[in-house]
Amino acid sequence: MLSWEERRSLVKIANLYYNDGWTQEQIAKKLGVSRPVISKSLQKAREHKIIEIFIKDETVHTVNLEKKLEEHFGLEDAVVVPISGQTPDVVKLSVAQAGAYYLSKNIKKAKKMGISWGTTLEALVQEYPYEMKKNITIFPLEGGLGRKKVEIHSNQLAYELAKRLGGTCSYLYAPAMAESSELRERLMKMDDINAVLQEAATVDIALVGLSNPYVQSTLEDIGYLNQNDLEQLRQLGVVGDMGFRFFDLNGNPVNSSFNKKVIGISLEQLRNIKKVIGVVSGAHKAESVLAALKGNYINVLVLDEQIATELLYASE
Amino acid sequence: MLSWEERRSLVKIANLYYNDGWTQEQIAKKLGVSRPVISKSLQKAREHKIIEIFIKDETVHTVNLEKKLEEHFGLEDAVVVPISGQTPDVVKLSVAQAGAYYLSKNIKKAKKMGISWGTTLEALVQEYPYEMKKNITIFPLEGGLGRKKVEIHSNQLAYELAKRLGGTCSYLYAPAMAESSELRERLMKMDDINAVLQEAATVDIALVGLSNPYVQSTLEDIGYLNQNDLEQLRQLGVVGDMGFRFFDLNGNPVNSSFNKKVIGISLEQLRNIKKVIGVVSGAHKAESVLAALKGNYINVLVLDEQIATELLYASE
DNA sequence: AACTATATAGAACATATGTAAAAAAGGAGG
DNA sequence: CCTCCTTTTTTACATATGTTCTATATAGTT
Repeated sequence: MLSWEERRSLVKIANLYYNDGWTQEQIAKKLGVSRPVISKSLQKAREHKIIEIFIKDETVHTVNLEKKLEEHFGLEDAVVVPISGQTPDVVKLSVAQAGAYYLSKNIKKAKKMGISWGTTLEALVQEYPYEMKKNITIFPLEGGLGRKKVEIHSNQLAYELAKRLGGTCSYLYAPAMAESSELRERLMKMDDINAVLQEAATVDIALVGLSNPYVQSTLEDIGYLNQNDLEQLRQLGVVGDMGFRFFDLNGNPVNSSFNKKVIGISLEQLRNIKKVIGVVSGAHKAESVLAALKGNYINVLVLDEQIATELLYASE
Repeated sequence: MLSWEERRSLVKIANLYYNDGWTQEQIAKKLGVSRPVISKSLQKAREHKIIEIFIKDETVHTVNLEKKLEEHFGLEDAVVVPISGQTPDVVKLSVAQAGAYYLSKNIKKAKKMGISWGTTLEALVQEYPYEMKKNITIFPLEGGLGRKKVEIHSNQLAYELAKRLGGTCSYLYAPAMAESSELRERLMKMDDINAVLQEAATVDIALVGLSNPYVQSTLEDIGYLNQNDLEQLRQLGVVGDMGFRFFDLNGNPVNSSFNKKVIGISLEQLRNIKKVIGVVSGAHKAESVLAALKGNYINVLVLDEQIATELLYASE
């Protein structure tokens, strides 16, 4: 316990230092002591909570969540977007914007970049500013998905993003899912396809979405998965996918019948990319994200407050 | 005004620096920028009051005053803020900070909280840190006061505080003072209004300001009381008010013509709330506070040294 | 597309702060 | 009154921070 005398002195020093902006040297001179005494007094005042430093901003909460996510899952970066009572659509847009911002700040040195597919990434690309950074090539990470909703296909997103960056893009002229494993094999032997996939596996940055195939899934929406398929996936223990590659609770690849038909990079390959940025919105995806994190596929996560909270809660 | 991204980044840096004790160098490395950027960010954060340094200035003198106030008026707690030669504005801010600090340390178990109106409470709310304590609801204790100075209205303060606590709030969609007692009756019969007032009367904690209607009164400033009104109040022996409820020297409610027009909780109801925290600054309010204490409306008092001294002197 | 104006980041320097070890001061026991 | 021990202060050094000036990037304009 400090004496009142000492307390008074600490308060005085703290005031001169923090409120009046004096240097420790000046304070020392005024009080006729050496500078280290002032330095130590200030430390003591902090220890005894005579000086308290508050960080006061609405973003404090989400920034704390970010830090916890980074520590807990060994992420390079996490960006948590506040939901503040907004509808899922608005939140999704905010997440996309935050993703676009993050990307634009971190794309500097990248020469090659890959992009997956989906509605979240589509929104991200649309939000991306035109900034004419030459010398970048964007690669699609999977093939196309038929004629519906072309604007969310990997190829299309690669093209749009390249346009905004002033760079170029490659196309993967193949379906994301071949009709048979045999057809896939044949397509994979084609140079145009093979070369692009090889390159896609060696990008500096990959931008991916994540999905939960069972809830509000775009794959189901566009007719790629029917109830039977879903039942099959469920039986195999699938909890999520990234670019048609399904994984289980622990993030291990699940060898479904789809797996042999998919034309796109594998989970293994994805894991080897230095910087994989996952962009996710919607609480129903929490379980899928958790599994992907366990599988170590993701280095950077851009997500909404709600998923962030659930991830941390689930992994207590 | 700073963008969301920038504020987020400043908060992140401030957190690492002030809470986690990282050096600027370490932070710079982590974020991939040069050290001066961090130095400048911290300066910016200080300028924008994202970082606030609070010096808890308690001396023998103020602690003694607190103890005496507690004993003499049977208070649960008293917090006396030293004036140390500061201007009234600075003192008011210190009182508001102390109030915010006290509240944040004592709000833990509260599920429902009420808040009155006024410039002191506004400052308190602005000083309150964002801390995301879910499961609390804030209720306004009175209606609104016209179009002027909306930021000090009970409704607005309830909203702002709820935002900082991560909780929810109710609104009282009614004027603080109806044009006639007849209109008041009709409004009071409306479910939306009635229900909120009912709830407001059962909060765990109420945060109130006190005023002296005759000196530097905000009520007069915003045109709610004119000279005639004041004369009338004087004749009735009014020495202060809390939330438009006027009381006399002994703290007894005064049945002025206003009383029947006010939409807000009554002094009786206020007295029944377990923990009523009064936050007051400015010597001219000493008499009003004394009366309120006599009326037993207040359990905790946060005030400046000067009022504290006068209260004790007056009640020797 | 080229230019200018404006902002921003980084390198290098200047200053301020933190800390270990030596010196001095204070205090207790002989 | 001295000696030894403890505590505090100071000196000198190591680090960390703030600042200026230059280089670079960005935005706006013709």
